[in-house]
Amino acid sequence: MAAPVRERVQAVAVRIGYVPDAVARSLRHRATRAVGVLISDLRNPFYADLAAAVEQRLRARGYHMILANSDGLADEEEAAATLFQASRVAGVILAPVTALATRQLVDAGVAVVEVDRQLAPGECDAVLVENEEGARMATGHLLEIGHRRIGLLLGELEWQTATERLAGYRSALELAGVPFDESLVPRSSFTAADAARMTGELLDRRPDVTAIFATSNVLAEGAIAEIQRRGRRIMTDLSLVAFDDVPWMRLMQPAISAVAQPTIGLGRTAAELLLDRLDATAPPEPVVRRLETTLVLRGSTAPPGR
Amino acid sequence: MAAPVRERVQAVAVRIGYVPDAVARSLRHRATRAVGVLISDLRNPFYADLAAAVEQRLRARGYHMILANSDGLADEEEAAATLFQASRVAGVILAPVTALATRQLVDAGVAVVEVDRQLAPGECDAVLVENEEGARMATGHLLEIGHRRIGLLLGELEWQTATERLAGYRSALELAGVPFDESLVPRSSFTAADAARMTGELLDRRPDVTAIFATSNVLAEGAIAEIQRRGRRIMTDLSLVAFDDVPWMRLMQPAISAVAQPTIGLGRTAAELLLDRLDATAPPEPVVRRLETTLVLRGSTAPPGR
DNA sequence: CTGTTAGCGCATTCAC
DNA sequence: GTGAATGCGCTAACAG
Repeated sequence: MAAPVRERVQAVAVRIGYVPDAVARSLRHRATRAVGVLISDLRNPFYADLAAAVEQRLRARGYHMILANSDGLADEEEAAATLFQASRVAGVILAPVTALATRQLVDAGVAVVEVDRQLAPGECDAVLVENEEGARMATGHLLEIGHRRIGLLLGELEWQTATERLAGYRSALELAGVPFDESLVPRSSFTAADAARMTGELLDRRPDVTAIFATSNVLAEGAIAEIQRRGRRIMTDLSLVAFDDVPWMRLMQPAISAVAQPTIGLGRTAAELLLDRLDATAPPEPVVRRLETTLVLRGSTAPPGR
Repeated sequence: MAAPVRERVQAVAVRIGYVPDAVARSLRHRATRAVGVLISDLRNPFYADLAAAVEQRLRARGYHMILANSDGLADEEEAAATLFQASRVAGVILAPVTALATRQLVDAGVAVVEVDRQLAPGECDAVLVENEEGARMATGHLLEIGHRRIGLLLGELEWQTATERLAGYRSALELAGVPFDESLVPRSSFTAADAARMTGELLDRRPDVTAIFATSNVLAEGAIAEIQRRGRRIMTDLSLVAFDDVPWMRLMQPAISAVAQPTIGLGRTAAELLLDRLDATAPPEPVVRRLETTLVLRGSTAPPGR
């Protein structure tokens, strides 16, 4: 249209504060610029960083994020999946607790990326971390410096992250010729409080453990609290490694050795995989990405016995 | 309608996977169940907890959350406000960086709650924390145990939280008859790295400081890193208090004394204020809530000089 | 190049 | 009680 007309119309639009109705536009286009993001717990820095990275990439490409917490509950996850489906989101990025939600969405024709855990392999894209390799590195390091009785703190055992990290632990033991001892692996837990209790039970049952491998930042938090409560000193009395490095671990004295996850990369990759699929830039078959971890050695791990 | 018919229809709906289109419904109703939430930085546990609390309350009342990060940037905030307005959200909860976004939304007739900071007083609801009182308690405690030269680490000086916390610091000094010394208050900063640098400059310029009050969890992180880097010991050499208690502060040895904010309450209250206003349960005039803080004394604060 | 029209999926209104 | 019509605000496809 003519430039002067265009300008006049624009001016009026601004003056009366006209903003096009995205709802009507979405109905017309049968597509929204919203992406559903479902995580377990926003208060856990791992998921917060993940969500922040996702949001940043979405925003950069003109999408926005509907964020929901599942609290690790299947019911909440189902509800969120239905919400996303009803909202006609362009796609969904989720840390699954069950395969059902993913399946429901995929069946409904919405693009899904599973992140951190994969529960519906072959049905959608997934972005994961090298859990087994990371756990092998951490355990291997402890073995190398002489530890033989290494306690393992695991989260929800049904979760892929837990089983893979357990596999890495076992694999490192096997490589070192150290037999696996079930009594060093307390029953699953989730919260820091649970982890503290588990750590206490472990130390009571097996006072001979010389090192602990906590397989999440939350579990590490609980373990540290309990170790301190008992007046035992990290590194001197007991070595500690964590899976999932978070900023405060660097501040502890001694600083906590940890397997750093590419958390930002996880979120960034998930968002890009999804947006590429929306652009039909992606291949038709599901793509799975495994991102590497890094072992960050700090002061919390030392040879046993003094 | 008749029960058997209803049942048959329901069954078919489930079988073919029919989910009502929320977009069409929203267009028809001229209202959505979405709430825009805009925070500064999801990676900061304070905002993550805030967002988690908001999301929980929204979900409980049948709303969902469009979450955006402003990164403390006015441009991003403007963009988010326009997105929210275009999306015809039921309301907006935001930690403002400028008054403009709030104003734009209020003018457009959308319900707004400012949280953590209030930049458009009288124009919308707000939920804040007793910043001045909290800072007075923290500073007062340091003064009581004998400190006289207390360094103050402040964030963005334009932000209300910073000015109020500064006011609390000054008020405590005044009550104790200690003159305010500008050289103890380095120029504003924001990130942990900035705080570390600021702390270094402060300790160089004023080697006689015996205590530091870091007015956010991020600033405390930077301060601790720098103090450790210099080989100085918290409590023994230098007392430290933080504003905004976060879980890792309890794990430090000595554990960090901090002014605990009711972060979850802040989010919960913001969501409830907003939803009440949508229900027209709220009074017509803006309501402002100030939530109390608590001083949690731990090991990082001790009398100066041994 | 401008103006008109039809329909996205739902819910409300009216007629039956 | 059930069924048909209308319009929410936009845009794509038309006709003028």
